[in-house]
Amino acid sequence: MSRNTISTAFPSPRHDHDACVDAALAQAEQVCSERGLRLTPLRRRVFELVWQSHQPVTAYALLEQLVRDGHRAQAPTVYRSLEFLLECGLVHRVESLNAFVGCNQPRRGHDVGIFICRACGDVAEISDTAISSGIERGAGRIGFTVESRVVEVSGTCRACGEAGR
Amino acid sequence: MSRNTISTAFPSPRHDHDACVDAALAQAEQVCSERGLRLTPLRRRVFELVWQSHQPVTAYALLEQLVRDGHRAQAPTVYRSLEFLLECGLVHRVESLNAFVGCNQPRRGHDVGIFICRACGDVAEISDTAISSGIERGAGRIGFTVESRVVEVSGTCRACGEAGR
DNA sequence: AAATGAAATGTTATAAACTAACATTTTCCG
DNA sequence: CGGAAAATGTTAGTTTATAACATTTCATTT
Repeated sequence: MSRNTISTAFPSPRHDHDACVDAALAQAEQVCSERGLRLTPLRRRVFELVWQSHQPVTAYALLEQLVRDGHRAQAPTVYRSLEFLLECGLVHRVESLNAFVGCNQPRRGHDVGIFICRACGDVAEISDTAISSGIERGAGRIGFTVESRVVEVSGTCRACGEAGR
Repeated sequence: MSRNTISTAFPSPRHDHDACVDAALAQAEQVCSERGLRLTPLRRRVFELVWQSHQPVTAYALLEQLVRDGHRAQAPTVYRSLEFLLECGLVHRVESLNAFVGCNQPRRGHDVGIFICRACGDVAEISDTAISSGIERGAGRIGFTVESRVVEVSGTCRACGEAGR
């Protein structure tokens, strides 16, 4: 039931990011309550921190921020929250960066592609049937059963491309 | 100029792996000599070790093997050889495993997908226009210029699927 | 063959990313 | 309330990767 979607792809630097975060939080609350999962204050805070930008953040950067908050956290604290958020589909792990980024469509299947701009560091998340069907086709050719996919594309976003010239 | 190719996808456990390695080495020699690059004994040895199976190997596993060889290597030695081999396109880095696997089509562009069997650990490398064109299409929708792609698919290979039932 | 400069490798040390294991606290529910 | 389960705290460790500098090897010119 996947459709092609673009979610908050490379938003302008002037977009209202607070609203962006609020929307994400509201979604997270709802996803969790629908599924009977607990978005505890810690998890909620980690989620907020992940959402502080549209760029992937490392676990240790999150940890630093928690500590700056006054929270005496250690690595496992962060990793556990991230694990929870990953399971809920509220964040993605960016394998090629060892970092994490907020997910803007936690309701859909996670057959997404992540586009990473090398210039500004922002990422866009795209669900495109052409990508998933391409993967399925490739899998079909070798009798492979797909369970999960990592699609991460690096390059230049439109704004940075235009700025570059 | 990419075509759809399957290279040594999930070879039978009975395939002649020595011949497999020999072929890879011959290719490597040729790729390097064509480009005036030096496949030194160390690099050659690392390449061989990567090719000891069709499964991704970690840098530290390679290091251990070098040490077992009697070579008194340290981590940077391995990482430098891997870096060279990656640049030549002779190996791939598997981001989702922090590991490395031999590439069987070093001549083609590296728009490949890596299929990883969770059951046996083997990987297949596939070049499929449907995947790359899907990515290009997604990129086009947001004005993104693609420079490199990571496509890694986890699941079950044919043999393991059949064995499973 | 020696001189030289670049490339490759050796070596030491450290950074960054992640997890296991057990203790404590909080929350849920009967 | 009391007990079990879930979440978080805490300590200590492993795995993965790189920075920085020393030494060696190699290719070329002389």
